[in-house]
Amino acid sequence: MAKAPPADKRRQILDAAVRVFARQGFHATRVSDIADEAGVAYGLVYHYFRSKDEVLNELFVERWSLLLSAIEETDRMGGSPRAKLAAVASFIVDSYRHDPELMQVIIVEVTRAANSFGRTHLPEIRRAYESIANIVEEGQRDGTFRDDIEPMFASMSFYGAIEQLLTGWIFAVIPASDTDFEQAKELVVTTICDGLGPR
Amino acid sequence: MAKAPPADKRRQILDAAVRVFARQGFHATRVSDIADEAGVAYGLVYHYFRSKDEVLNELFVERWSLLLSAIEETDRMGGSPRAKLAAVASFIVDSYRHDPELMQVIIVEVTRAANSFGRTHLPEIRRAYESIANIVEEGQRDGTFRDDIEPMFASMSFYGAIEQLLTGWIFAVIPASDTDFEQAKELVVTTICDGLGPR
DNA sequence: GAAAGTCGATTGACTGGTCAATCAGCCAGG
DNA sequence: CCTGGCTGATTGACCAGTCAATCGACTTTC
Repeated sequence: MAKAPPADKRRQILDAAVRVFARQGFHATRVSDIADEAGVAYGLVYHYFRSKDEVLNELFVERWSLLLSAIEETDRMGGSPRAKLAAVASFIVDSYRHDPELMQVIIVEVTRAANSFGRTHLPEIRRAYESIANIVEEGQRDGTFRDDIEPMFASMSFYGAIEQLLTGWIFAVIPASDTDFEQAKELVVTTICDGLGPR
Repeated sequence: MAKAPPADKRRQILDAAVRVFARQGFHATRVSDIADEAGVAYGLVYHYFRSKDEVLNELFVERWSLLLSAIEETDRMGGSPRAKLAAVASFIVDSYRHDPELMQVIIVEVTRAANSFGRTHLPEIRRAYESIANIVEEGQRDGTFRDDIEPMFASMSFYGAIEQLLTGWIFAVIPASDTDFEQAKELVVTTICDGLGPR
């Protein structure tokens, strides 16, 4: 008889953590909440992770590395700078659509947490900004973007606009239908690119 | 003789709280840190505020109401939608330039803290988005902005771009000279408005 | 082939330290 | 001498992380 599936408790704990962090926020969740949600004993969390922090770190690193690869892969694939930015926006929005709770946790608890995890993961976060800035720079070199703007500034604006839209969805401040997601992707690219176009 | 200045301990506590919150983050600061920084007894904090939360709330409400008035006043004053957006961007950036620590605290601990104070103050935060959306809508009515974009989406992108630039300064990811501040204001307005212009 | 041994996974009661909030009283100015 | 701004030691709750014990699957030994 086939061995029973090992019920991968580690994964179970990570998935439960996403749900609980999204619901209550990192600071407000007790380790026992994670264990309960995962249907697992308290101590097991510490068997797989050194600390509560490490659970969040793991979630962030897992997801962010995907984002980084996606951006860098997009850049390597070629195409117009504008198309590249569109691909990046699309990837981020779709990440949210696919797993809103995970993206919420990453944005709220890491990316925007300047005093805790944000500082810890600054290098990786920064790398995303820089990759986007690279795309902008390429557009400036080939003349599709005006070249009197610091690429890093443009990158931050672009990324910030996207993140704020996600935040709007998280807070339910703006509507979140499939059309809205698609419209949002387009809005961001249109505003940034046409705004960057030579006069 | 004039009455000795009452040394306004309440103000002293608020100002100290800004510094400490900015340095360590809200969660990591103990009430005793605030008292020490203010040069005041521990208990006095509780004489003026019901709780540690209320200190942060007070800081936020004080500043945010200024921002709201500024936006709404700008709107009332007239001028092109583009000029209005420029004024809003300018006000926010200058707020940061004038008191970076306070703006850092407000952004990091409230505006972007979806799980704690962000939820509490959602109505006020939302009101800012809506005021900006109003300006966009006006531009759509008078034909300076394309009208196929949800004003609320444009507003979120605009505000998000600005906030991300502030975050860049907070994290020291992007340079922060006077020229940089001015350039940033312009960048945001240019990208958003020209991107919103009719094709 | 069964008894003993091994080892990682799993359990959950417990502890140590941290801090927000309280409160009983102090003191200076009127 | 009385009032209210002011003091700071104390308390009580809370919770991350520890640890000793159990489990169960698999191996070794006789």
